[in-house]
Amino acid sequence: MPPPFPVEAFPARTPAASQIFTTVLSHGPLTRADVARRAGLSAAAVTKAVRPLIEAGYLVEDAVEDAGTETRPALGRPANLVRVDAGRALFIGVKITGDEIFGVLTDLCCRIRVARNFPLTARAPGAVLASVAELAGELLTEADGFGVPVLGCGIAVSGEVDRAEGAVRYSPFLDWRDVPLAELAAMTTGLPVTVDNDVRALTVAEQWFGAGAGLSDFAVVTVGAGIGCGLVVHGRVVSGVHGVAGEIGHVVVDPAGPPCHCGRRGCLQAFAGDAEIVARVREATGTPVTDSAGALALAHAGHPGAREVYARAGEAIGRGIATVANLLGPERVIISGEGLAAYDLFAGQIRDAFTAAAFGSAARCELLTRPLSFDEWARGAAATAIGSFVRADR
Amino acid sequence: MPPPFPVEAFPARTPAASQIFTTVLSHGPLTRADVARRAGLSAAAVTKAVRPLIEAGYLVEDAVEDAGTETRPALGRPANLVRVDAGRALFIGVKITGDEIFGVLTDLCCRIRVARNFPLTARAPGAVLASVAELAGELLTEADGFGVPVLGCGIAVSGEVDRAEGAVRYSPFLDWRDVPLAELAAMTTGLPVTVDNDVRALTVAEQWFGAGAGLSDFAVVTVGAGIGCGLVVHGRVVSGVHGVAGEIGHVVVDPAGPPCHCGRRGCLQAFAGDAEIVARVREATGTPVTDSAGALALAHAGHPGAREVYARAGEAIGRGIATVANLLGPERVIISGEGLAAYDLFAGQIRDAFTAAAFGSAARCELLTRPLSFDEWARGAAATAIGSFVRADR
DNA sequence: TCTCTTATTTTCCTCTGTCAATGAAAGAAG
DNA sequence: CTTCTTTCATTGACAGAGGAAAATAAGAGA
Repeated sequence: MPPPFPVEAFPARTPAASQIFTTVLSHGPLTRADVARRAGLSAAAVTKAVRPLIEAGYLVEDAVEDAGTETRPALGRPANLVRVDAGRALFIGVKITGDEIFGVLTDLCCRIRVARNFPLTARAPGAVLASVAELAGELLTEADGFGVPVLGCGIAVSGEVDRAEGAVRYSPFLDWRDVPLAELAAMTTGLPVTVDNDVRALTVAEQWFGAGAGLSDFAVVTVGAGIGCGLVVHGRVVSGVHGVAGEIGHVVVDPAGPPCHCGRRGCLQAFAGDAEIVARVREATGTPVTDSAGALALAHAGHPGAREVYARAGEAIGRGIATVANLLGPERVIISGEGLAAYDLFAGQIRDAFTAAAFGSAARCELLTRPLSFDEWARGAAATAIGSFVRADR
Repeated sequence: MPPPFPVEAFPARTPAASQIFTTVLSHGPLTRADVARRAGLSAAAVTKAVRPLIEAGYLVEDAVEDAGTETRPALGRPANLVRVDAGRALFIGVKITGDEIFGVLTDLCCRIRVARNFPLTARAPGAVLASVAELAGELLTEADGFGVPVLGCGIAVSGEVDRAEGAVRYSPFLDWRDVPLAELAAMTTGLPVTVDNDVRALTVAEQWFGAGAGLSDFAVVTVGAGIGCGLVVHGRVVSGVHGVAGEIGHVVVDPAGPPCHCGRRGCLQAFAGDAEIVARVREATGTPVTDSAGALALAHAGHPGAREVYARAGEAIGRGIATVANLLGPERVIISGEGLAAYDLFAGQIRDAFTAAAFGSAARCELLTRPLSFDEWARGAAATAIGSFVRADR
C-alpha cells in the first residue's frame, strides 16, 4: 500500500541489486566474491550494486579483521566482508489475534528490539485499527530512542488475506470481510503497511532470516491453536490464486476420527489443535483440565490416556507433513508453533508417521523443529514489511 | 541433454523472445499488440523479436483476412495475426510403461500426426532403449514424408526422474535405478532428448497446449492405473527438490480403508486405482471380473455393489483434489486419465467430496475433466521436447 | 624484493528492451 | 472525396544493466 507521505526509499532499482541485498541479508556477512557466486552474477555487478547500498548505509563493509581465521583461505588477497547494518532502520510487526494484538519493533535484520502486546476488547475493524494505531504509536515512541527511522509496518492476520491489495478478505476469528486493512493502517500509522496471512508471514521470516534461508522449496508447519502451513515453492511463498494456501488444518486424516468444528470428522485440526487436544485429554482421563498447560502436565505426569492423545496428535501431524512432502517434494519442513511445548510428547510419532507415509525420495525431506514464542508471529509480520521495503517495486 | 550432433537451434536468444514465442504458441494467433499486452512488453520489443522468428519460419503472419469479423474492433488499423507455423518442425514423444511403449510424432503445436506403439518384452535399460530406438526410427521414417526436420524427442517415464540431468532415478515399473536415459537415447536416436516424469510431461502439455494455458497455478490429476498429480505453481511445473512431487496416489484418505500394495491402508490409490477398483468390484459383487472394462460394465448395468465401489473411488479422488486445492490454492484442477471412462460413475462424488473438503476460497477452484487417450501420454513427452527446444538455454 | 594467488575495481562493451516519432490502414465525419 | 480519428506496426535513438578483461590491491611465502 502506498504510504500516506513520502518515506525513505530503498536504493535498489535493479533486480540484481535486490538480489544482492537479500543474499547478504539472509547469508550474513559475505565477501563480494561470495555474493557474486551465490547470486550467479559477475563480481563487477556486485561491486557496482553494493556501492550505493553502502553509501545509503544499508550495507557496511567490515574491516579485514579476521573474525574467524579458520574460514579465511591462506592464499590470495584477504576478502572484505559485506554485511547488512541491522541498526540502519527499524520496522514494526503486528500480529492480530481474536483477543490480543502483539507488536514488535525489529531492526533491519528482523531481530526483535521491543515487544508489546495489548488485549483486544472489540473486533470491529475500527476498534482493532485503533488498537493497532495505539500499539504502533507506542512502538514508534520507543523507536525514537534508537535515532533511526521506522520504514514500514507489517500486519499479520489469520484467514484469507490479499497481500497485493492489502486487504483482509475473510478472517473467521475477527469476523471481517473485505477490510482494506493496509490502506486504513497506513493512514493511522503514517507508515507503508504490508498485510499478510499470519502463517505466510512466519514463512517469509523463515525464508529470509531463518531455517529456510537459501532454500527454494520448503514448508513451515505451525502447531498451536490451529495447524497451519506456509509453503515456499520455486523460491516464492505460495499464496494461492484466491488467497488461500497451506490449509493443512482441515485435511482429513481419518474420516472416522473425532468431529471437527468445521463440521467434518478427523481433520488434522481435530487431532492436534490446542483446544481439541485439551478436550480429548479431558475425555480420555476424565480430569477436568481446561487448558494446554493442564493437559500437558497430565501427559508429562505419565497419564497413559493423555499420552495417547498426544501420540495420536503427533501421528496426525506427521501424516499431514508427509502429504505436503509427497505433493511438493520440499527440501525441509520446519515444524514450529506454540504447540511445540509438547514436542517431546509427540516428536517420535511425527517422525514415524512421516517416514511411513512419505513416498520414495520425499522421505529425504528434512524435518526441523523450531520453538516459537508468540512474539515471533509479530516478527513474521515485520519480515513482510522488510520484504516489501527491500523490493518495493518488484 | 546435448545432442550427439549439431541440430537446428531455435533463434530466440533473449528471454523476451522465448516468452513471446510461447505466448503465441499457447494463445493461438495473436496480433503483435496483443502479444505485447499479454507478455507485458512494449510493442517495439515484439516487432523486433518476431522478425527473426518469422524469417526462420517458426512464426507466420496471416494475411489480414478477417477470419472472425466479430472479434475485430471496428476502429483503427486492422491487425495482422501472428501464429506458429505448426508444420515447421516435428517432434517425437515416447511414453514408456512396464509392458508397452507408445510413440507419437507431433508438429510444433504438439498435434499428433502419427502414433505407434510396441509391446515391451524386456525391461532392462538396454532392451527398452533398443525398442525406443526402433520406435523412434519408424517415426523418423514417417517424418521424412513431411519434409521437415524432427527437432527433438521427449521420453516420459513414471517414477522419479531428474529432468535436468536426463536421468531416471527410480522407476518401480521398469525396476530402473539411475539410468542416464537422455544421454543413451540421444546417442541411439541422434536427437536431443528430454526425459521427464510422465505426469509432469502431461502437465507440461496442458500448460502449453491445453486447459492450463495462461494459468499460473493449476493441477492435473490423472486417474488410471495409478493416481497421479502434476502441479504448476507460480507458472512453473513443480518437480520437487528430490525429483518427487505430486505423489497424491499414496496420500492416506482413510486409515481404515482397504490395504494398498504400498503396505499402508486407505491410500487414494487403494480406492481409485484401476486394478484396485476391479478387485473391489470383484469382492463386492462376487463376479469374477478381471479388468476395468468388466468392472465398468457391471457398474453400468446397475449392480449396486459395483456402483458403490465407484462412488467410494470418486469420494476418495474428490478428497485428494481438495487436499491439493487447500494446500496450493490453484485456479483450476484438470482431471484426466484413462480412468475417466468411468467418469459418469463418480463425477458426482468427486464434486461433492471436493466441495465438502475444500476450505473457504479454495472451493472456488474450478474442476475440469479432460478425457485422455493413451497416446496423449506420449504427446506429453513431445510437449517436454518442444519446451526444451524453445527455451534451449533459458 | 619478487612471485603467486585471490579479491576488488575500473574500463570498456554488448545487447536488450523502451521511448518517441512516424508510417499504415482502416472506418467515421463532414 | 477529403480529412480525422483510432489502433497497429516499425524505426531509430537511447539508457542502462550486467559481462569480460585488464588493472589494481593485498596478503603469504620464497
